[in-house]
Amino acid sequence: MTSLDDVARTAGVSTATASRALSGRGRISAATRERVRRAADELGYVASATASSLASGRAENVGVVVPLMDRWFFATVLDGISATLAARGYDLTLYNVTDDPAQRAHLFETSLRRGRVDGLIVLSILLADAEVAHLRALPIPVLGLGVPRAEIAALRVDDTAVGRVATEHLLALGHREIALIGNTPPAGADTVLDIPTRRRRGFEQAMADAGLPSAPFADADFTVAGAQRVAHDLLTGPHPPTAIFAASDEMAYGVLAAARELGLAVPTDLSVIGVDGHDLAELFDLTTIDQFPHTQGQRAGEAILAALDGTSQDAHVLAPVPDAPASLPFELVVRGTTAPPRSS
Amino acid sequence: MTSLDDVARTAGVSTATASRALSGRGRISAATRERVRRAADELGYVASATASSLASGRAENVGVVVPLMDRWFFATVLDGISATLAARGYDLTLYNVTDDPAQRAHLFETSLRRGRVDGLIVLSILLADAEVAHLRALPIPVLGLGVPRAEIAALRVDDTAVGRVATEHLLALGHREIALIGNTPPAGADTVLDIPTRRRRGFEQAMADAGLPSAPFADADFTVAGAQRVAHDLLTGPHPPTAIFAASDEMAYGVLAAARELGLAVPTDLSVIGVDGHDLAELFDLTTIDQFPHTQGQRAGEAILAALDGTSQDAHVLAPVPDAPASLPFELVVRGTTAPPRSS
DNA sequence: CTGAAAGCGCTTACAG
DNA sequence: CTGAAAGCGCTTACAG
Repeated sequence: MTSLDDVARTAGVSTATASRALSGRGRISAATRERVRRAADELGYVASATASSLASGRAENVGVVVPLMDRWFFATVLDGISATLAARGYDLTLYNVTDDPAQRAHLFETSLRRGRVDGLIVLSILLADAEVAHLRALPIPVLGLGVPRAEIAALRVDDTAVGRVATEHLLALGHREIALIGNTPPAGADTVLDIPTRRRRGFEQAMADAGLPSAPFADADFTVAGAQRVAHDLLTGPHPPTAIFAASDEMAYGVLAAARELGLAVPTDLSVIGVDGHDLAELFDLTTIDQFPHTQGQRAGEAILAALDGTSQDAHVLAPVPDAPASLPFELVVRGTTAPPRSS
Repeated sequence: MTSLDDVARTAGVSTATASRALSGRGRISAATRERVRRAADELGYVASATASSLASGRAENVGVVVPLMDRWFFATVLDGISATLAARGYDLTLYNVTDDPAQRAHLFETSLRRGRVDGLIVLSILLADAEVAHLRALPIPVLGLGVPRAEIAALRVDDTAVGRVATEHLLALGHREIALIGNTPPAGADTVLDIPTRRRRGFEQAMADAGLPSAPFADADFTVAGAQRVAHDLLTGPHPPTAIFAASDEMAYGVLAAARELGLAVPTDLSVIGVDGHDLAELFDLTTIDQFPHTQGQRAGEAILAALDGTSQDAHVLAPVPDAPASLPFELVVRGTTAPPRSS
């Protein structure tokens, strides 16, 4: 590998000057800069990332902590982050959190503290107190995306509003027997910012506002199969709903599968609405609340870069602000799985 | 941040000894090792990745070059790689290749050459000659996964066999009017190892072996919508097939959508088979050839780690072998979208 | 604008 | 088994 010294030598300047010419930091004459650049090109020189990081303290690398990479939502967010970072010349290192306690401990106690990254984006995971403490102790900007912890600065969707809008869509169509399939966080978890909990809250508010104090809820695990089971039970139970609000598109697919299994026509016998804006939602003709995950990734990428530049406009990206507005957009997309109930 | 010097000082040893105690390299007395470890724990010391990389030449980091991160197949492979690397304490940096020439040039000419990673896994992308040359010039092990270039050592599925098995399944059911929806690589590309081309070859061989010299082919782009359009045309054309073999599960979904659109019952009026083993294939009750993408990721992760350890069993992981066997497993999974044709 | 020198925080021959 | 010293390949005050 050719080193900066080689470049300096062939350009006839000192290593310091070569460094300045190539990095663009510090004053340098146009002629010298040209000469050095030419030498670098000729030799095919590329600066060593590790040497440069060690010397400058800048790694030009952002870490992303992500659960379940193979889940469409996270993969899409990741793609948005990656595109934004790459455009600015930053690398992205991936930290995959699993449910394995030993793996998590190693991640938070060691991997993240090795100084490989200049900043960190944490995608929506439930964090233990000790994990939050580790993140806060990191000497770099940390930005959450949908992270349900007020102690971590984060970008968020107003999920209470999401729950409300989805429910109001069904109410406006005339539905009264509406059930939510969502997810209950583990006992003891901080639920104030928990996404499924907020969607449920929006659902309950909308139902109450419509004079429907009962807001039937069923617990699933954000998988197709889990939602399918739960929907089956709801639809064959004593009070089958005429509409189901699923807290994710993949769970909505499970509901569609259950309906098909039971010979129920959608939307004639059952209306279904999801949340996410999944890839295949159009194929399923699924009504959903799109939350633009790719854009979420871009926004997170831009925010962390701004924090690294010190040009952050949003104070709450650097320091957590409990009441920071949930600023990420969402939008109701009406398709063919929702319609007025049969009776009306 | 506390440094190794701090640890050495509180343990009462030299920095060199502290380094040895913590890394496990070089001989050291058990007592000293214990003392140093205790000091490190106490101070919450974690070695700087960049300093350690620069000094040792080992980055403990593997790069993964991936197109289309939001595609289920790649996301799943990535998850398999990540799990394998994490278990060995390796980090993973992600290099997303797009179609943008400037971005690609920067990736191959600069990013990958910055010395941030010890090894590289390249997921199935079409590579230009110059890009192949850049990869080969890298001073680190490079392993392809489904990469259609003999010059790059790679793990592969026997995609000709995949095409054959899928087709033979349809033939065995009694179908004679079978069409393939696949993908034609750009003109001039090396097609010997091209995955869609090999699947097509297997299809054509199986058809010919069955005495059916005509093997109708339609070109799509591996998306649901693209396959849906193409399938619509096939099914409303002069010679509508009784079975369609789609070269990916997502394209198979498009075929299912087209059938639904046209009021064709699956499998009564039309049989459909895909390839991949997609997440939602079970939901769609789709017959497919599972190629275990998560396992592919694990295998690739293990292979690159073996290459880094110098313990690689497979010679072709270190140096490309043109006739290296395609050793990755696949399996026909028969579900409800395939059945005998109406006429038989 | 340019150079000599120190330093980033580790690892590793080399001696002992 | 342990330590002193050099070195990994850059960047950046500090002088000039």
